[in-house]
Amino acid sequence: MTIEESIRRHIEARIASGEWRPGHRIPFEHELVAEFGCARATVGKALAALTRAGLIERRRKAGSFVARPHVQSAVLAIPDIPAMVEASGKAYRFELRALRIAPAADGPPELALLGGKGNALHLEGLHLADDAPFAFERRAILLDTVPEAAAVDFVGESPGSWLLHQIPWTDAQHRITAVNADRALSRALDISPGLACLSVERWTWRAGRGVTFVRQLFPGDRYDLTAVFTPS
Amino acid sequence: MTIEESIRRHIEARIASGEWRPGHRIPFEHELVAEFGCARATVGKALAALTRAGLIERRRKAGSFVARPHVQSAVLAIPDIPAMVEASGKAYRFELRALRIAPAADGPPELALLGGKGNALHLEGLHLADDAPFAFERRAILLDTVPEAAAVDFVGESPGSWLLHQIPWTDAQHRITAVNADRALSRALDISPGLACLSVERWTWRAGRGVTFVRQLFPGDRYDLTAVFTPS
DNA sequence: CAGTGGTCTAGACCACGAA
DNA sequence: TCGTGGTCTAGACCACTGG
Repeated sequence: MTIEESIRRHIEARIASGEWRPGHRIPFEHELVAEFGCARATVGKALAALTRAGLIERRRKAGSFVARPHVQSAVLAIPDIPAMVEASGKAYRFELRALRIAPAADGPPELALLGGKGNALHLEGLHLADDAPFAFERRAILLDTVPEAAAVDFVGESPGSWLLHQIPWTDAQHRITAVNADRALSRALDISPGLACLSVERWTWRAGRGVTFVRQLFPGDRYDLTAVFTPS
Repeated sequence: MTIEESIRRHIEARIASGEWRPGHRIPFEHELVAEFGCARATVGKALAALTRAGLIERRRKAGSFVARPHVQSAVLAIPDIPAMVEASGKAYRFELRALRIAPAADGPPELALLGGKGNALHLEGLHLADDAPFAFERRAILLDTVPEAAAVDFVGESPGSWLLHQIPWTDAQHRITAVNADRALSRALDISPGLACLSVERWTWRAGRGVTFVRQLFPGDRYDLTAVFTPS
């Protein structure tokens, strides 16, 4: 247990118990220095961590205050599909359904967000768990940014995994919605038409240049996303 | 631009450009100290931030390395519904549909995760935007933890907002799924039966004690969640 | 065993912003 | 104005762990 950690816990406990309500001014740094008998940098590190966690807000000259619980935000884990399938003890396989090279402008409108101008590799495929459909994926990879994708054989290998190992992304944006399975999707996933599916769309950039846009569709009854918020 | 920030950017740029691939050993702290002519604590702060962002991994005696891009994780914003409605310029209203006090054990099975034993306030209601249904919500509030909830008049006020201002939570867990609207839901939201809806479930604790479990259902075509990942 | 990162100290200067 | 937090320095000790 570091000193920093004990300072953090000390404050967290008072906030959690309700002893210090939102808006309450917590002790000044120099008071905590006196209370814990440590250097100011150590107190500062603890308070910085609490600030990052959203538990307190700090204002120069005024002090540090218990934050009013703001808009919920949480850390969402979006595992890649092969890892997810294998974690459940099943055999993963990717089945390529379609592949073509065409101008990015010919792709879905969502591609525009990536800002790509040249050609893109458009592909469709199915993620299988023990040979049963697990998710359907439609993806575009901008060949301006990832020219080597044109030469890759995606039969068997998930394009997401290949990209992940090839092009570390630096920015990503996700959009999560619910959609009814249309006829094509219900056939691909072997589910009844109209079944609610979770749609996860992801835009990926590296150093400001668009890399890929993908839309993955999961049967609503076979998949869910979980997110956890815990301070510090 | 602080020194810490310039060190971070220096390293981020090299990772983003692909110059330093995953697994590459970045300079030792003492080398960066020499390069930037600053104190070791400053370099340490920059590298700690990069570690938190998941861009590098650090091992004692071995050094710091560019992280292999791991399982995707993102920060998901889950705004509370009144704020969301008002942000879109519409008038918010909450319509209470049902309310009863009963043992927590009589509630949905998900309630068990909260670990509550005594009575709970069970309520159902509708979030309205300009008097049009926006989301349906079913909630249980553990009266052991929040006894004052029994006396509140939730007509007009969102119970989520009331709780947020009353009981700052310290831990929360979310589950996001897609479901088809059943008959009751389609009537409540005024949508066609079977329409795909986004279900957001949230468990909330304060200092280890369960506070509330809520399930909110949004028509899939009127709502989506977005999540953003950006390093540092 | 030797060198790394993890933590800490006891100072310092400064910008901001509440009073 | 002047106290606060934000940032930084130049040291120190230590636990861990790779070679």
